[in-house]
Order: sequence, then C-alpha cells, then structure tokens
Amino acid sequence: MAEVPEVETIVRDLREVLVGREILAAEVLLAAALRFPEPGEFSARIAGRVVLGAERRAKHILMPLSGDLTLAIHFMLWGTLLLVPAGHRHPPETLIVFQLDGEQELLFLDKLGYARAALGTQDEIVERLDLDLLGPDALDPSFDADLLARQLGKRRGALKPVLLNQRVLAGLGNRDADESMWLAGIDPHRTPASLDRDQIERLHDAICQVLEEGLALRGTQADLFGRPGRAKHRRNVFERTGQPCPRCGTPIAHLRLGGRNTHYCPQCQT
DNA sequence: CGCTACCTGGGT
DNA sequence: ACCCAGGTAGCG
Repeated sequence: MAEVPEVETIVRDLREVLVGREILAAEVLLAAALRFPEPGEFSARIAGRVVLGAERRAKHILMPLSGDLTLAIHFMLWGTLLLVPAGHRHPPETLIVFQLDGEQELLFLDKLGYARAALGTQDEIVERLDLDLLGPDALDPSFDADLLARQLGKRRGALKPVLLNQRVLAGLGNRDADESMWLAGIDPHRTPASLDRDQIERLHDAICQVLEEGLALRGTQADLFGRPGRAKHRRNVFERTGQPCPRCGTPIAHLRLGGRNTHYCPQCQT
C-alpha cells in the first residue's frame, strides 16, 4: 500500500498543515513501533517540539523538529498517518498518538504492526537508518536516463529486484516496478547490462510517468485527512494475473522474482 | 543473491 | 482454516 506516490502524498499534506505546529505529547501504544529510543525517552524528548518541515527520502518520512531533533517514520507495507480531532477513540491499529496544538491528533497507524518510527538528531537518523546509502530519487528533477544507466550499470541479476533496491534507485515499490517495466515493454528477467540505450530511456520515461501519475492522483490510499486517493484502479499488470494485457490482449503472467510477486505480459515485454 | 522474520486483517 | 500482503533488515 505504501509506495512512493502514497508516501509523497502524505508528506505534502504534512508540509501543508503541520509545519509550525507543536507536538504537545506522544503516546506510544506499541513499543515495537519504535526503532529508537525507548518509549519513555521518545515521549519525553518529543514533547514540546515544533515541526519545522516534512520531507521524503526513498520511502522514509523525515520531520525535522525544533531542538535539533528529527522524527523519522517508515510505513513499511501498510502504515499510514492520519490527522484527526482530539478526544476520539483511536482505531485498534494505532501505534503512536501525537497530540498537537489546536485540538488535533496525528495518528501513526498500521494494521500489520511493521511500520516504524525513530527519533534522534539529524546525524543519528542518517547514520542509523543508513540514509546516505540510498540511491538517487526517481522523483527528483535530476533523475534522467544517464543517471539510470549509471545506477543500473553496477548491478547484476534480474532487472526487477535491482529496481526495487533503494540503494540503486530510490522510489520504486513492487507495484510501480511492475507497472514501469510493462510501460517500457521490458521483461523483468532481463539483466540491466543487456538493456540498450533505447530501452534505458524507455524505462526512465516509464518510471517517471508511473510515479508522477500516481502522485497526481494522490496515490491509492487515504491521505493525511482520510480522503481516498484516485489511483487505485490505474493498473495495467499489477495483480491482474490472467486478465488481458491492455496492449496486446495476452493473459498477464504471474511469478515470483526476488521473492516478490511479479506481474508482466509475456508477449509484449521483451 | 535467496531466504526468513516481522505478525494482523482481509480475501478466498 | 488458511493464505497472503505494495517493505526492509539480517542471515548464510
């Protein structure tokens, strides 16, 4: 559920409504939802901080706070953030409740419980989450076909797992990787080294198109305010196993590649 | 690289 | 009753 269009949608919402707001208190309902520090220290250190911004690094959300602290959040598979009026009962999947000024609460939710938050100085966050090992971001304006060629050049094995590796390119999740390779007409088994210049360019264009369209439709899930995204049904191959390829009518194939569900057209992706 | 663990809700 | 999940870390 949480790929880059979904994460970026939430980040933009956070930037719009949370900057300048104070976190009055935080209540950790699931201790495992914290990478660090321990719940007591987390709550003690975050209380009274003002949110200075919100940005995305790969699928991490980073919120710099007053007092040289940064709150980092990762949704993993099913996590999200929801802004609600204070004083209501929290849904059972609530991991952390942030009480904000203005009688509002920011809920960190995850029905699966894999999502994680961390709090530390900016250096600590970068160091402990290995943020400087991340590859270039696919939504950054500087991402072009040359950069994609350079990043892919270092890697061996099948294209799909390489595209999912955030240290190669930050920005693709399982759905968007499958959709990008379909749009580019490239078989997910191909090795990066076997792609010619034209295919690299098509892949670059496809990645940009998939991410930008998903973002323009505000993703597939609820935004910070609980409003649903409109990208839910824009799928050509992902989870369409056996249904006709929109381009050539061949049934979409499904297999596992790099341990992940993979969907593609065996006819027109070569 | 491939595999496993994480661990709950919703789909089949 | 089962099986699976759009992500990542950690292991061999």
